[in-house]
Amino acid sequence: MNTEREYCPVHEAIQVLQEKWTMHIVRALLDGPLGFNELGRAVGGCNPATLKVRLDHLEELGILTRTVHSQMPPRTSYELAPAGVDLQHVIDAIDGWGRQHLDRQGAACDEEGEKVAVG
Amino acid sequence: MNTEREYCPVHEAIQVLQEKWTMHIVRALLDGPLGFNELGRAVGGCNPATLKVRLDHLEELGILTRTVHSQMPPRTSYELAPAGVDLQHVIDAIDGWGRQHLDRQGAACDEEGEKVAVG
DNA sequence: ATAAAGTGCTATAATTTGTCAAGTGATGAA
DNA sequence: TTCATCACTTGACAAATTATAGCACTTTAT
Repeated sequence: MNTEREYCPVHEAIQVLQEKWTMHIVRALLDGPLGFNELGRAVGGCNPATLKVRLDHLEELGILTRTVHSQMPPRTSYELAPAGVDLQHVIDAIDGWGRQHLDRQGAACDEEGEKVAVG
Repeated sequence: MNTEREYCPVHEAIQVLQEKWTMHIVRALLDGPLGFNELGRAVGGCNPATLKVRLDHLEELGILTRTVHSQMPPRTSYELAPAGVDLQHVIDAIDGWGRQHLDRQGAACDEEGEKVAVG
């Protein structure tokens, strides 16, 4: 569907970000590098199969980097590349919108250094 | 997956926006109200079944409004509600990021009145 | 009048995508 | 030894998205 009408960076960006889990992954990684399973838990329970696909795609796009620390006892970490760090603005915008239009209670999950008074 | 850990507006917002076509729909509507088929074409060819589901969901969330102008010769228009208009910031952020990190050629689709000097 | 194309949808089936559960080979803790 | 963890892979399955067709009607062209 819509292979490439004229090439539009905004459209492309949306295509990337609307993939399931992608924004959650970026948001989790904004806080610092994580391992595979760690990341899966951080995003709210993404299954390994999908997570692998997303991670590969995001790495391909230069949004994150995969670093293998040890091979035999597998130990890897995923970290945002500069292009990924820049997504902070996008997440911030979503954050702002969400708080304004979706907030029903005292929000209880801040991960980017923004403290929220809950109690 | 992750039914409701603690309720987080950011997480919720991401859940809404990452649904396929949602951001495209918002972006198209940011330019002004559109009809059903018109909108389907504007977002790049979403099929009516999915479009209907998205539109219903977005209406439920108060992001857009559906106005029926005439019933028998069907004529309807979808327009962003205030909560939807506020998503402009999110789209802008994505726009900025996309141009910075995804732009490979002179972009050919600006729909929000923001002219970009490419050369 | 007839045909073709457009309106906003809905129904059905097929494909794509995402999910779960389990397994792999290696290490560390008990 | 057995369980748990790590980073995945595999295969069966469910859910989401898709194409295609159609409805009841208007508009435009012929």
